[in-house]
Amino acid sequence: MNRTAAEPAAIALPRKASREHRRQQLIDATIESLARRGYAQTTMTDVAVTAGVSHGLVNFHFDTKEKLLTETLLYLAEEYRDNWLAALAAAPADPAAQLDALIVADFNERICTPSKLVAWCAFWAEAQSRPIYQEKCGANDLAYIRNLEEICARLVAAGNYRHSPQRVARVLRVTAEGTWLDLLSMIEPYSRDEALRTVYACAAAFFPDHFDEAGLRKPSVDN
Amino acid sequence: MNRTAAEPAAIALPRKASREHRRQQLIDATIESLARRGYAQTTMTDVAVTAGVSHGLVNFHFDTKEKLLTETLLYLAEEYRDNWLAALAAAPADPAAQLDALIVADFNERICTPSKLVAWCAFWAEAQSRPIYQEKCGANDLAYIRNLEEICARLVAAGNYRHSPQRVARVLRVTAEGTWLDLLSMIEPYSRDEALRTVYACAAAFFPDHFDEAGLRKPSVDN
DNA sequence: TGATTTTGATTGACTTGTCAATCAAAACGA
DNA sequence: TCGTTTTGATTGACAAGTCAATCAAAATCA
Repeated sequence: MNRTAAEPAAIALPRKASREHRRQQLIDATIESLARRGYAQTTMTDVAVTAGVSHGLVNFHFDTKEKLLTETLLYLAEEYRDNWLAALAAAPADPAAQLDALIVADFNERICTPSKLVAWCAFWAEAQSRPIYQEKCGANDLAYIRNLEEICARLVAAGNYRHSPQRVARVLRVTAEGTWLDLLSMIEPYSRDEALRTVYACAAAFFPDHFDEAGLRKPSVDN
Repeated sequence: MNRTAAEPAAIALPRKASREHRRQQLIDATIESLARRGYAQTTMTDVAVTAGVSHGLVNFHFDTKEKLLTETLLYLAEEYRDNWLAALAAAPADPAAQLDALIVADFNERICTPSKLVAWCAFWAEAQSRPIYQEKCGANDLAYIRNLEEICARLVAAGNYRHSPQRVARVLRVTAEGTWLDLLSMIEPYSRDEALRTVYACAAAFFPDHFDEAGLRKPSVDN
């Protein structure tokens, strides 16, 4: 009622946090709320409280709940994409190293957090009934799939393996996705590191000269 | 699927059968609604309309929405469990045949329908915030995991493979789960048969003497 | 057998609560 | 000052759950 005198140690949310910053803050709150309360129970008020602002503000920045959720998925998809693109760019050009980079990228600590896994899963489930979600959901990142297939093809050729590159690519991809799901479903969750070793075991089964269960073999065979 | 909204002329079932039949009918409607509208948009009225009855009846049979959804998950979990148990029982005792049976069972046409996949995914996402769901969700069917590990251990021993049975079991399990997810996420979905071949490719990579991409090798090597 | 009572299934109007969205006013920065 | 950001009371829509009334099948009786 009175002039906002007593603000108890409000952890300085600068009022004029830049527009972008506030939007990001609300998106983060949405992810957290999706994880904590589930898709069905996530309300605008809930998101606002998590972000420490009033609910009216969420509508001010995102107009509708629908848009808030869509933007959140968009953010996750972009973050995921940026992550693997950067990993590929930073890795040596040989196919084994590139494959290794893609695998490691999936279990990056920024990407593979419990909250984000749950959020992804919520969107996957919802995607069936919402075309807007569908095209942004993981398995439809065509560029990713193409890259992975290309890398597998080069690795198959380089190592004289006899697999179908496309099928190997799909197995590796669904193994990583399945491991994500496993990480979030398990009552007693295992570490990201153990998850990574699971995918490496799969890579090692297909490309024994280039991978073992600990990851990329050090002495590269084909150079 | 049941049109005939106006004059159902339903074959009058005896009371007891009718009760069970109606409950099952409502559970089926719930799965369908979850798939068609998503978890968040699935209302009691929606389920009732799908089943062709009034919404009051849903409450009569299930008391609360919560209970309806829990019972639906329970039904899915039981159906899944019965399916792999039956498959194991019907298969020859040797480990390769048992593993083959488990793999095929996952892509059974009763289990692996688009609607049921979406429903599973919805429950996975929701499970994080609902302990009741969590314990019934796929990755926590301990009996299944134990069986799969045991079979892998026997197959590793029989074939003189050098893998860790537990890790192979996990890879096979998450590959199957990931393929499920892939089936429902893909804009251009592939067939159950192609899905099956994907998992076979994984099995073949680990157990090349016993599996190839088409499935279980006919002439058993170790007898 | 036919007439009756009892039980259980089903309906749809109603109550109650929740939530997205709106809006006027306040706070703030330039 | 003016424009932007933020608040919180309010609105209106909608969904879950309740309940009295209806109806049909089953049980009981004559």
